[in-house]
Amino acid sequence: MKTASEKVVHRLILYKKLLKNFQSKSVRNIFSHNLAEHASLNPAQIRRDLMLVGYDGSTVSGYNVNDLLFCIEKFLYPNEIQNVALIGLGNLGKSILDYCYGRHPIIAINAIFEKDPNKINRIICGTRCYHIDDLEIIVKKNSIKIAIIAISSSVTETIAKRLIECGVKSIINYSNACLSFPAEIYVENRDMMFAVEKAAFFSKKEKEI
Amino acid sequence: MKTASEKVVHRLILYKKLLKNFQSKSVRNIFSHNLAEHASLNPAQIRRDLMLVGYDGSTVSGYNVNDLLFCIEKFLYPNEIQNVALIGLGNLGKSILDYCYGRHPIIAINAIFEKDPNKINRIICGTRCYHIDDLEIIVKKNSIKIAIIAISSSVTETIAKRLIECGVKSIINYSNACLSFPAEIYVENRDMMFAVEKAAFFSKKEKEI
DNA sequence: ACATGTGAAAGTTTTCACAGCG
DNA sequence: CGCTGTGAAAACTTTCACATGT
Repeated sequence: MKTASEKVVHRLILYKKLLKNFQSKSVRNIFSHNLAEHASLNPAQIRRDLMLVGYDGSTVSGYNVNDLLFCIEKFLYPNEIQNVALIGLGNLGKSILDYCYGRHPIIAINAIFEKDPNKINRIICGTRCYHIDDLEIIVKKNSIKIAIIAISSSVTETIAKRLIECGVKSIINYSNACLSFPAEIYVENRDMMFAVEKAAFFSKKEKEI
Repeated sequence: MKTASEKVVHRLILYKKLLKNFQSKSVRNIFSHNLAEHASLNPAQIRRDLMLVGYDGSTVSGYNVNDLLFCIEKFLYPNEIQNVALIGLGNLGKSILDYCYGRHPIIAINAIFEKDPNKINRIICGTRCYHIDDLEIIVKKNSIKIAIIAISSSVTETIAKRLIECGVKSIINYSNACLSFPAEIYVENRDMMFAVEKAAFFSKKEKEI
């Protein structure tokens, strides 16, 4: 099967988002240079990326927005519904829940885990909050393959191990901990300080001559 | 001056984090393969990255943790204190504030902007919350060059324009909006749905044969 | 004309592999 | 020895440029 690098997948998700915008503005057709402008990319790159999803544009009217969207989604989305576990319902957990709620037709947060007794068994954004001790049962029962870790770093490693133990294949880690795992697990470390430090580094950059 | 790509900068920040961990465990010296293991990278890459920061290890004892840290920090950090503006004090804004608080010796969130009157003039994590109308005054007064946008998408574009107008050079955008700006502005779009969609895509991936 | 799809070139990043050193 | 620093190769990514189609 065709492989796609993380970069290409990222851009395809971006095109999907841009196309949805165009769709909502009733734009019917679009050219690679239109997408390129909005994505700050080279048109050739967009054409090359789109080769992957198997939809051919027309040299006259470019790409049909609806059809292209359909093909990108078909390429990106898994066949069945993807359940996601959220670990931690602090400020960050709440904002993630809120942000993801109703955003995606196939992927949805399906279970929240906490240790705070006040939060357990409450339903927030349609999602039940379970005790962290029930992690294994619920993750297995719902065939959860994706987890978002939104807790502080001290227990992150243990939780991540438990998640993988019961079948999770991808982890998005917002905690401060650096997780390293077998290569077949997809780990995205999103320590928020990194973005700020990078921004600081590149804000020094003066204009080239 | 030596240029560093975003990728290299990202890894240097990672090394710094790992080195701080080693430092706190009183580890004195470290080899490239130790760092490589913790960062899930190739030792040669680490050695090459470290060439940039101008600190030479010893073939016998590898790198001195303190000295290397010092050199990486010198390379990464700006000369003066970097003030950061946070736009939006919802759940996400609060979690970012909390997360960054006291984390960094040089970079700190220095001003929060909101439109909710209940939040204005309160001080959270040592940081004052201002009315969004005072953006220009405060950003200029504090020479703020970095902004974190943690509000919903509808007003993001306008706010980003205003920020750039008054001197901001780097923007970290957590909203749903796709911002595109002149090349000299560093923009990091961190739509949280992207991470989840990527995770979903790559969790499909089966083990290679 | 003008836009697509794509072979080939250019550019970037990663890894190999080895000289050289304590 | 077993490490570092690094030239050179390999791998990957982006861009150019053009044949082709309407």
